[in-house]
Amino acid sequence: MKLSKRGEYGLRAMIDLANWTTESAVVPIKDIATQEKIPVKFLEQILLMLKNAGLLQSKMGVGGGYYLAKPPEEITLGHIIRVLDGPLAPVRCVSQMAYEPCGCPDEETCGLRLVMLDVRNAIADILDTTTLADVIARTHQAQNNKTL
Amino acid sequence: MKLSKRGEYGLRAMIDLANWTTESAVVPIKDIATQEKIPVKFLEQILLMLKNAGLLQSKMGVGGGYYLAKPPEEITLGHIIRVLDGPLAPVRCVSQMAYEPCGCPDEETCGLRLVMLDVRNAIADILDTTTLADVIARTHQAQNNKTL
DNA sequence: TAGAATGTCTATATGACAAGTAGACTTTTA
DNA sequence: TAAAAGTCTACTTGTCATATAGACATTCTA
Repeated sequence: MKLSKRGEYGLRAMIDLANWTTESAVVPIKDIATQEKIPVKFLEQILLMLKNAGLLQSKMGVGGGYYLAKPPEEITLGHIIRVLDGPLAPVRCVSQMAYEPCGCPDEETCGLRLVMLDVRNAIADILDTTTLADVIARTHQAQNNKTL
Repeated sequence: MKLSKRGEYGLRAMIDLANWTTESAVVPIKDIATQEKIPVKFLEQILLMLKNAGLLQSKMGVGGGYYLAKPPEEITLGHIIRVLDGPLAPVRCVSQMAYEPCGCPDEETCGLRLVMLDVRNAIADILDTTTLADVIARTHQAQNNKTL
């Protein structure tokens, strides 16, 4: 039930980019890697995957870098995780994006499957409705609460 | 975010055992393996882990086998999964049973962490309140709905 | 127009872990 | 005492996570 490093790094990088986006800047990989303490070459691959998935855009050459393809309000954590880590579902037979039969005699009446479907939905309900903007808002909110 | 085969097999085996428990029987590994189509030697290890965790008891020798250490109403899916697959939390910095710092500058105000905490809680709320008895009940319920 | 700064792409290394297999050993019963 | 069961440890095999390396393409600027 664990998020991979790739997934975690990708999320952190996207949040980082969302913070820069307010100034509509283009951010080089190196800067993100330094900021988030991620191996540069690993981050390269991650950002490339996110670009190929249409979540990022990039500019080559001097002064180039990455930037969000859409405003932070329109990018969900669920989307990012699915690109980097695959389906959210704990078992394939309840996955929306990558269904596979699990071999139990009757999926329709399998109690375990029904519970796992609840789990999948609980996860997806959170991750598919939480955007990068929401994450940033929660961070600021927590910071304010702390200083009170 | 995926359950391992070990976890899935273990859950299915426990549910199987819970079904036999009504007759307070002792079930040999081979029978469970056949029923659930699980490799016998693999299932051996799984049941042993569950026994060492106190969820199963066993009887050696002819006529021996496994049986639940507690009634099905008292065994949660969360407990089984933790034994076989480790923590439920998607990242360790929100794990109750296996916390580890994640290296972000301030965990208390990390928005990503707060979201992941929600996810962990959503998963745990389901898995730690759903028992083997609940799974069996849902199966029966689904079967009844089907024949209506 | 050269060269430095950037992203792009593919290949490779390494270690951990999942999933499964093997076999010797112990206990119990008939 | 032999057969049927669980116990324990080691091993195999393949896949995947987590990187690392290096050649290449593009863009800017001096």
